[in-house]
Amino acid sequence: MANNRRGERTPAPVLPVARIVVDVPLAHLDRPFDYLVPSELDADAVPGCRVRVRFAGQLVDGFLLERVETSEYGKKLAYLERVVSPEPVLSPEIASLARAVADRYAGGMIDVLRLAIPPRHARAESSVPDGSWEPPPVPSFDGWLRYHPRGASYLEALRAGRSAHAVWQALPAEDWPARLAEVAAVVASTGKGVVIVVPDHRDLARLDGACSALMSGVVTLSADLGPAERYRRWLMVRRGVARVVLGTRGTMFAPVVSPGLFVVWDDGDDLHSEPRAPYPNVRDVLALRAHASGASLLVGGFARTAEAQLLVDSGWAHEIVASRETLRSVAPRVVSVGDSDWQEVKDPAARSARLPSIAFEAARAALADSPVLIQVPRRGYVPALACQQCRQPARCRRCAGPLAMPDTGSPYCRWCGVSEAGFRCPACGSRRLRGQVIGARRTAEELGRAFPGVPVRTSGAEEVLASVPSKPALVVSTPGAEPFAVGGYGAVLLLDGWALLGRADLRAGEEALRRWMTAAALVRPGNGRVVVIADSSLAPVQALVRWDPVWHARTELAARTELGFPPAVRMATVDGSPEALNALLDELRLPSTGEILGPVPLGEDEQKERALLRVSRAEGRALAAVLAEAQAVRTARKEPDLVRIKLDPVEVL
DNA sequence: GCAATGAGCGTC
DNA sequence: ACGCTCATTGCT
Repeated sequence: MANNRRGERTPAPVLPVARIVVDVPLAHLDRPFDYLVPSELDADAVPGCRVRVRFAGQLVDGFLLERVETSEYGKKLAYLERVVSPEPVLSPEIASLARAVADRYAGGMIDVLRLAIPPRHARAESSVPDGSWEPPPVPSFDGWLRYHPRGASYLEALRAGRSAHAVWQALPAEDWPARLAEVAAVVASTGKGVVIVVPDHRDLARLDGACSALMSGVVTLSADLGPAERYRRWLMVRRGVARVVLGTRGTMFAPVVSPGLFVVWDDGDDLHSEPRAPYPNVRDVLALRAHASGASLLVGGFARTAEAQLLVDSGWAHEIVASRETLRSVAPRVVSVGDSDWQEVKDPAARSARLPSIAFEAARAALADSPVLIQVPRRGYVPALACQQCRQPARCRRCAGPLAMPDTGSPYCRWCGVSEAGFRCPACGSRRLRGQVIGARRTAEELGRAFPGVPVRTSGAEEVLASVPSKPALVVSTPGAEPFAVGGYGAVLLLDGWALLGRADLRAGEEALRRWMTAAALVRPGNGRVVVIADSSLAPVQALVRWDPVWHARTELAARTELGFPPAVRMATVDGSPEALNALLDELRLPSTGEILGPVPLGEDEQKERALLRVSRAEGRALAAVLAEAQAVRTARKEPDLVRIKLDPVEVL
């Protein structure tokens, strides 16, 4: 019996109450609301479906979390207005993941669901085949034998269906897409699903090629597909037609059926940080998913982040690295050229290219039969202050934040705002500071003049090349845009040392090494050469020369622990108008280890300020909880100027 | 003393 | 953006 003759609705006979998460962006409404399921919607109102409900008078979208027998609400419930589609887009796994991610980042569940579930495209729902999926055969994974002993044993564990967490540093010139395809196929052969997230489209294309060669049921997801195709592929994943899902950032939420393995490649790339609220990060979300679902996790890259090091140190993940012997047999010859070595440039051609002799000679030799990669700085890095004498970054005495130089007056701390008139370098005692000068960008034209007759290609912001052929050419690229070269580059010149290392960012050293290693890994195996223009006394330079990302990650994590930086502590930034910020900070009941730094003016915009909050790792959840609570109080009061909260922000100035 | 009106608030 | 509560107003 549906409606009676006056059009009144009657509740469904069983499980008449639907718990709905409504699509309103207000923090104090971040919880389920109970509605009655009218009997005519009984069949369609399944857990995970999209619905429309009347909420405070207006019709809003929502997701049906579950059907239950009774409500705790105590007052009269409204009816569901409509079931948009009976497609159960929100799986139980993603529903609880969205809750966990929201709690972790002091955001709302609906914000996470907006990132996790693509907009509906009605036609796609009927066009996706309901086909079944056949697990592939177990592939050969001999490529992992080089990572003795943990590589093969990790793959063996996965093949046996056991769950295992690992941090993997790929050898230089490693065919990492092939290695990831093998891991994926091993897990898929056990009947489980796989999610692999890479930073950008070029990585995705290479990985797709490698995976599709080994098995069927592979699908790629990326934001640029267009709404219909995007939803169609996503539904293939949700319905279990595709079980190996590859993609960029948003794929971290892919609702793969029966997940067995989550992989993030090059986890230090800032493309892995979602720029929309609540600003989740791929590595952290996949770690949450692996933890909650009992699936395996693989964090891979040429370099290693301090966060990945923490996973190893805490015992949560094993490390997969090659022995020094194996490394020696494949590592390129890396030399560094410091500032002081520039005087030696005598060759007029090298002088015109503004290259040190070693770099010039390495390029000239390689150009006989192969392309040469030249990594140059990207424009627009913010210079920070460093010691004039030893070039240690200049840090605030109170909170160890980075110092900056205003147009007039004394240097000041970008974190807590304290002015530092009497700087003295803790390392060498010097009192002099220098702004870290960004080296002039060497243009492709200058290099072309130094090597007449050699074609010059550029890859960067305007046009990113996917690959270059295996013949002599100068390939000038900004970091992250380096084209893949079939057969490898004969030489890789890293000219952006000071720009990368001088960034006003606590991750500058780690980021420089990551970018250098990612570029240097494109070198020809065996006799390829790498030249880095940076002072050999710096830790990232030493780590590159020795090809030792593990040593650097340990050093980096130890330094950050010493200074009280993430990931040794948990931080949050809170941005907003001075009034809003002060109101929020006043009411904030911080956990016991909590500190507030600032607020300081945010950039050029004098209207906004930023405060930095710092707690111990153990109190990270508590920090997120008090911030979410404070935000809820403000939205409940209908405060007009809201504040922006970011946990583990990428850009801690 | 009490209905009529309106602002404020929660939102099932 | 609806409908509820509660305070204020104005009339008997």
